[in-house]
Amino acid sequence: MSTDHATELHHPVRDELQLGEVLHALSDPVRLQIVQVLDRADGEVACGQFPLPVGKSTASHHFKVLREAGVVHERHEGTRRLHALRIDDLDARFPGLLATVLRAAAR
Amino acid sequence: MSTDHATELHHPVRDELQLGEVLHALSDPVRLQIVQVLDRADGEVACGQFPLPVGKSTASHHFKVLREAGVVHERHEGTRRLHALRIDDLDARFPGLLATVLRAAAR
DNA sequence: GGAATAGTTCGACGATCGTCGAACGTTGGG
DNA sequence: CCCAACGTTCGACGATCGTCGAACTATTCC
Repeated sequence: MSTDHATELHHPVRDELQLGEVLHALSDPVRLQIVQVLDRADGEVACGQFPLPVGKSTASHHFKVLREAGVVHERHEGTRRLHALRIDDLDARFPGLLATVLRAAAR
Repeated sequence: MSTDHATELHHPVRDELQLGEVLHALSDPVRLQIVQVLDRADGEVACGQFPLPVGKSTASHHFKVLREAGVVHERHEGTRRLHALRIDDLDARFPGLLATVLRAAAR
């Protein structure tokens, strides 16, 4: 059986996205790294897929920050949590912001 | 008499600018407000010119953060400190970043 | 020289942050 | 049913943050 658990995690809706929160979420090196991987993956990635330099509890914390800032969407699938960038919503609120940051981070 | 005091304050050079520091500097509402005023002013503005919701010591602190992140340039003129956005340097390191953030903040 | 102007520096404070490890769910497979 | 896999939650910790007021510095003007 599989119920939809995606709505159980509070994701802010598009209009609630705050620039300050997004910038703060992106200002941490670990979280920026996560966002970069997510961008390259161009799809959904599980937490374990990331070669992060921190323990799992810390990683879990960072994913929560990204989710609550509205940067990523999180979905439950079995024991894994799949994450994806909310590019559409971010681009609607802050056009070009994520792309610009990713390009800046890539160099 | 007037010596050049501009070099006494440590401004990071263009190549030293760190994306994380810049994003963190811009993630604070007061600092974002300063940057917005600076952008609209299109030139140099003294600290006192800003209608900030904080005391002068706090304002001084925020200007320091912006300066050390490389977002603004500070220059001494008499008793005043004149500030200006380092758009050229920022655009060289992180093309379009400041403009995108400012456009996002404007809405 | 003295007063006024414009900011900085210096603790201090409570709040938030990033990190960890241990314990706790939850799901899927033998 | 039990165990392994995958993450979350829960303190706890030291570090950083944003804020303030008081004292200080530097410059200008009378």
